[in-house]
Amino acid sequence: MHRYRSHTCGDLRETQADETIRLSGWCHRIRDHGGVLFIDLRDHYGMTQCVVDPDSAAFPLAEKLRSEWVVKIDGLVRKRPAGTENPEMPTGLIEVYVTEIEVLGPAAELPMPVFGDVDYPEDIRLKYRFLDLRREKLHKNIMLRGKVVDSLRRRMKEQGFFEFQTPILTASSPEGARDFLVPSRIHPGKFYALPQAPQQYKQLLMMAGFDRYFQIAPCFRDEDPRADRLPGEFYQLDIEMSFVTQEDIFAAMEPVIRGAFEEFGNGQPVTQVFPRIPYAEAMLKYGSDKPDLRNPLVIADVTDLFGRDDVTFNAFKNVIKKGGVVRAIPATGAAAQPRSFFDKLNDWAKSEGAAGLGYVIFEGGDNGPVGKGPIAKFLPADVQAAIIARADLKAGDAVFFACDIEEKAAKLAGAARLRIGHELGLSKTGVFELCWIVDFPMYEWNEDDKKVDFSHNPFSMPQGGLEALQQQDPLTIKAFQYDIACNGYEIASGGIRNHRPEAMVKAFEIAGYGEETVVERFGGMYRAFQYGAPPHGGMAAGIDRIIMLLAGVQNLREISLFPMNQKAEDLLMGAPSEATTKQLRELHIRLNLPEPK
RNA sequence: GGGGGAGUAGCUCAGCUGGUUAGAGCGCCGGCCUGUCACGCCGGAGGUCGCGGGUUCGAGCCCCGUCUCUCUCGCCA
Repeated sequence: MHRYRSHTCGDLRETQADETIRLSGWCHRIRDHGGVLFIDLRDHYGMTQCVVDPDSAAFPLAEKLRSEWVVKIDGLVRKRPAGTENPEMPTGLIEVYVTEIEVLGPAAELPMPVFGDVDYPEDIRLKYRFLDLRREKLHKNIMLRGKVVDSLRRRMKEQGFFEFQTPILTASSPEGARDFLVPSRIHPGKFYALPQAPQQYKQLLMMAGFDRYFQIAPCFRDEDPRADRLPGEFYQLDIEMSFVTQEDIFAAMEPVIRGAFEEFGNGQPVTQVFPRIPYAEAMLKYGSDKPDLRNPLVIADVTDLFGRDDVTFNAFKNVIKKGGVVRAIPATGAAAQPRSFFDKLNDWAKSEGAAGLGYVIFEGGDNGPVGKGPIAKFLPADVQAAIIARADLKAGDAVFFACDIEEKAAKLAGAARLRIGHELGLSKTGVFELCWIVDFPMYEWNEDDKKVDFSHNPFSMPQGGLEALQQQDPLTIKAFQYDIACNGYEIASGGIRNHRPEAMVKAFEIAGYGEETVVERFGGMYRAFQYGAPPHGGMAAGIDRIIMLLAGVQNLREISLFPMNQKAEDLLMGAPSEATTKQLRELHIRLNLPEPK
């Protein structure tokens, strides 16, 4: 007999009845009836009911066991007495009559239970992550994560991609998020940075002729966390390919992403052909570059209607005169909603920093729908008809208006669209709606610094190449730059890279960086571009977010083994922690701490 | 860094208009219980009502300050 177990806690069935066996595991739940005592013994593989009664030599010890003690039990498998079978459990037809118990690892009183599904505060869950991970839900999510990663690897390898490891200690890169820095002992005053992504390395691999790269790559960014953004580190399925156009990347990636969703989505429908939505269209129709297509509402532009001379709604007109726009968000069936529905949305808009959300309710009239509500009287019948046509409305619907400068109006309309869809229960559930967002702008205007900035990725190839950079208004140049969105989350992002040094220099020049900056900051890559660079491109998919969607949870901490909390602290390991004086001295670092408050 | 919400037993929460000794469920400890699987029954321990100040005859409750947690915006090429 093996020292610890002959079977796992998920193994035993009726066929093993009358066998003498040995199990080891955790005491999940103990039910002591005085004369007979049940222990649900749990391990990674399952749970088995063990029974002890006073006839057993193990009885005195069994009475002392508590939740989560780790024990080894010897016993006899037997069919459960008729009527006591538990069809909910895979092992529910049998039980183990215990003859001997050995305590392998007693447990102190638990700060949080493993049994049951009781919500516990996240700081306790993180501090005792090992207990939380024993729980069925988290345990299952982590196993799902492993399976998804396996599947992604297999799908990439099947397409001829090869997995590479790139350095973790690298150089700080300008642009992008804040870097995590690692001080150099050997080079006083110098620092390594943890990679925000293996972006330059994967491009260098293409210059090195490897043709098809992928990696399950850890990425490090020192930015403030969100529910859909882990603090500190996260993983990407990172890929890069040589001699490809955007179409080749789509053809390579779409089946991988779709396949993973189909394989692990519990049969939920998955978009078969990802629609391609230009960035500008997404911002207009959905007010977002990561639209949730489960929501059927489509935003429409009605600026020209509110700008007409016979429309006298000055609150909007004044904004339009200053270059603002008006976006109409349909609210299907909302005419039946109480007044509070409209007031609440308006209050919400104000809390978001907007002036408010105008609205019109359309009720059935003799000659078609008739507008009601505070601003309806400013809108002549033919304008109302035009709004109805443009926002796809009918009697019984309502429409909200967001009016501001284009960027803000689009954002507010997008948020309102989600809120209205949610409140009215219009969105589909139980589906994965995926799409490509394409034609991202190469640059955007930075109002704070009054300059042109890269809007997405400085390494992207502008559509039109060097010529476009030389001749076009930078703010009208589109890039070969694309995302994949799923149910309102950005789950992947990529681009065709700018592999011509002269175009790269020009691209950076437009954003205000001279050639010397390019040489200094991207020296390795810039050098590589001089010596035969193949056209190449790729993308990176957020593995954590994909698994979050597949697991059906709202928070990345539910699918990560040892996540940090919202303040980027690891409560289990106690990171970050102070360094010793000796460590600091070796690193040539003197602390300059903020005044304690 | 800005905004919203919340801090009462180990956990989840109740606590009325400011009024006697601050409660419940779960968990924990003890007792009883031979077929449970959220076992049941009886009993017990466990509280600086986040902290500091104020108003009041009297504060868990009202006011001011502060700390912590949480969501959100900024940020995220």
